[in-house]
Amino acid sequence: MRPKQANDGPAPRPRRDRAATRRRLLEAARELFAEHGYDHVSVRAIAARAEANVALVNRYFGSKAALFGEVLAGESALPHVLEGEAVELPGRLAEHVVRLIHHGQAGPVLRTLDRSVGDPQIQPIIRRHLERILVEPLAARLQGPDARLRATAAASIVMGIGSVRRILGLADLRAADPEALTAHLTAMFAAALAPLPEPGRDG
Amino acid sequence: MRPKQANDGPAPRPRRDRAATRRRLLEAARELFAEHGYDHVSVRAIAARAEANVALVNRYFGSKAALFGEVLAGESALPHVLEGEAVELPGRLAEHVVRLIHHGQAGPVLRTLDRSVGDPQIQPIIRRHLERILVEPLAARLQGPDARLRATAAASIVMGIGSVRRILGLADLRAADPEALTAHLTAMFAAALAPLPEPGRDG
Amino acid sequence: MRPKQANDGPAPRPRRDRAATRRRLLEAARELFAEHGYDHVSVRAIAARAEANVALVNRYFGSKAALFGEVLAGESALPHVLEGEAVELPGRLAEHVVRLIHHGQAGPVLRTLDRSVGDPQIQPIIRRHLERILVEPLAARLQGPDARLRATAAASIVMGIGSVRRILGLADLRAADPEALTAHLTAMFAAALAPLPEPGRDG
Amino acid sequence: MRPKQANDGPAPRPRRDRAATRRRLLEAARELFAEHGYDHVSVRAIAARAEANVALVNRYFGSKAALFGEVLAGESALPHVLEGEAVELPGRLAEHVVRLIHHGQAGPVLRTLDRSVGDPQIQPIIRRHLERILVEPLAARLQGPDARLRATAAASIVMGIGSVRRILGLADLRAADPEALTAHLTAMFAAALAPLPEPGRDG
DNA sequence: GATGAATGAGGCTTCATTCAT
DNA sequence: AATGAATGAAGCCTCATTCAT
Repeated sequence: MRPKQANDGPAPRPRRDRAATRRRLLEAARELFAEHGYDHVSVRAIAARAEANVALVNRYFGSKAALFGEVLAGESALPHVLEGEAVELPGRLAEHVVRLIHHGQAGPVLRTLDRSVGDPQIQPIIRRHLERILVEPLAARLQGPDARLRATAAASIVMGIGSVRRILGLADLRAADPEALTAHLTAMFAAALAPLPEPGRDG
Repeated sequence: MRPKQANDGPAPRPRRDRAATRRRLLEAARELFAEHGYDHVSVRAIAARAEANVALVNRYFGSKAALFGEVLAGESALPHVLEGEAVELPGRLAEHVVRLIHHGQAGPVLRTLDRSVGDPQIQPIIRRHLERILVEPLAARLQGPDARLRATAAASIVMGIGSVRRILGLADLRAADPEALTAHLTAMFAAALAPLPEPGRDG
Repeated sequence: MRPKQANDGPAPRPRRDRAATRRRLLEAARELFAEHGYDHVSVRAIAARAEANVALVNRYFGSKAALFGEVLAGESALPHVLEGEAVELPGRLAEHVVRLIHHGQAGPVLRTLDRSVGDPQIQPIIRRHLERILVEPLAARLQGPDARLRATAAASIVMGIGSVRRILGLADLRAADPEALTAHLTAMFAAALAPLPEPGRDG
Repeated sequence: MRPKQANDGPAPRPRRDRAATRRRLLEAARELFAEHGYDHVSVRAIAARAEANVALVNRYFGSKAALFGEVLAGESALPHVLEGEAVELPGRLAEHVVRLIHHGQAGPVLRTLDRSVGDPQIQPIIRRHLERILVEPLAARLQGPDARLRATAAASIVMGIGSVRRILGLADLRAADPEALTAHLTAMFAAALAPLPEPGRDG
């Protein structure tokens, strides 16, 4: 009956804890942005989910867009995937994608990018983070020329699969045999990351 | 004295021509959606560009979302690309993408998808059209099993490159030699469209 | 019981009349700005007084600030005062001020300037209008050099008396004999509008 | 690690010094009110400038408006000007104004009045202080009848010049020869402070 | 049938103040 | 006594849509 704060919630959270409130807001934003994209999430919704006052979003983060930036900055887009040898990258990218398809959702960052990718308001933020957490780490692990271009190609596959999966649903993707799908995607990523053929030879 | 619409403008278009007005609205919507995405285009902007009354959007199309659907239904996402032999598909897809990068923009449908892909309001519409104009035509040209899955993989690349290109800009992509890039993309599309390996053999 | 629109109001105004609604909004703004100053008037208050929807303020005028500008542009600050011979200007300015003190309020423009003079948000608007409706017309009627400076001096008296009268109330000013007060103010305005002494003679 | 307040800052001011904190708040308010006017200064800005806690504004002064009152009460509006013989008052007022125009800004009190003169929230406060620090001291130095009225007239010039100068800028005023301008303003103040003509003689 | 005025909801942000710590 | 987190209201503006003309 008391509209706020159930008595028996998990650990009746301490009021007046700036750090904790900030954390709750950030977490709420992470979830909502991942689910609905940047501009279909209102700051009121974020505050409500965090059980905090709306004004605190602005007090703590400055603006909705800055909060969005902090969400993106918070974690890696592809945790544990970009580490290791370049030769194993295609396989690990593929495994990551398949894991997402079969065992739950993409990480919040990837889903957020996915959902918000078309929004011109936050284009600079998206761009910065896409570079920093996807293209640059990938490129850093590639040998040879055109590293950035090849990293961009792989990033395109990641982003594209994310979008398409979300739009079309998981049915088709899940229907495939996981191992076969992994092999297929490995081939795609390998093609994306392969060195470009030398130009001008037979053009 | 007549504040609007001088009588003697160029080609004094007939007032009260339902079909023509409808067409102009559709064309205006096509252009604006392609440039700004679904929900950063207001119906007022559409009506203004079409020099038509705002309320006609609703009268003719029912709603903004329905108008969006009609825009998508209007034309192919990849004109002239999906025709021809399956074996040539990777090359033609790659050429199409490279052409877009080097000579102007994507077609309106693709740009519209690109811009609006994250918007939950129109998810069903996007889904329906993505199937109809991208996945199904592609799948129809593929031999063997998993046609839909392989088509989806190629569609993912198309969509992903669109998103990434718009976010990161064209600099990197344009820096590459066009023919080498075409070859690279051809390999990526070929990998996407290739038959899946038979599962369970060496897993 | 119908929350809006009493049955017996004066001339049950026609609904759906853009020009009339616009006029009502402008008039409401004129009154409220004159009474409370620019930023203590909310667009909601203006709309409420005009019995119109809030959004119409923005639709018709673009913004609150633009509406404010239109209010200022609407009428002269000193109607019928700035016309006539320069030699009579001090007297007419004084008579105008005394008239205001004894028979009602200043015109809305002057009161609006008065109230809003300290607001940095609309400084450019205030400046433009103060120039256009007060300083320039005055200067145009002055002979000799320093016309603008002398006009500014007279304008300062007008503005200053407005402010002080509003702050301190009318009691003191009304206690004085109107004719004596007029003569006094005439002398002040004459001093303000008089040519400056030639400089550098005995400096 | 300590995000705030390094231990070794310049003059590690004692925390918990009520009197000093109060003083700093007052000084910060003085400066900010003078520059931006009453209601474009937030209590947060005052507290930040004073490096004090926001809530102390309310604790020490009761409210923002009361703090504003205390600022006005703090010092004379026209220091060193209102002292001396009545016959010299016009000249000293003029010199003061010209000094302000040519060598820097008005004192904080005058600028504060200037900026905040239109704000109805603090009208009573403004009124009280305008009387106490401007009109009454002036009137006290005048001989003859109508002292208050004449003082009010002079105060109007001071206030009006302040407003106009801030709105229109200093260009025109500074273009004039300082001595000629002083003489001009002296004449204006003399007219304002002169005894009123006896009424009823030739009306 | 067509027009466009009007609507009501919702968007983000900022503020002075209160209250638990 | 002092802190600063939290509050609730209010600010302007934009939008898709409806309805009287």
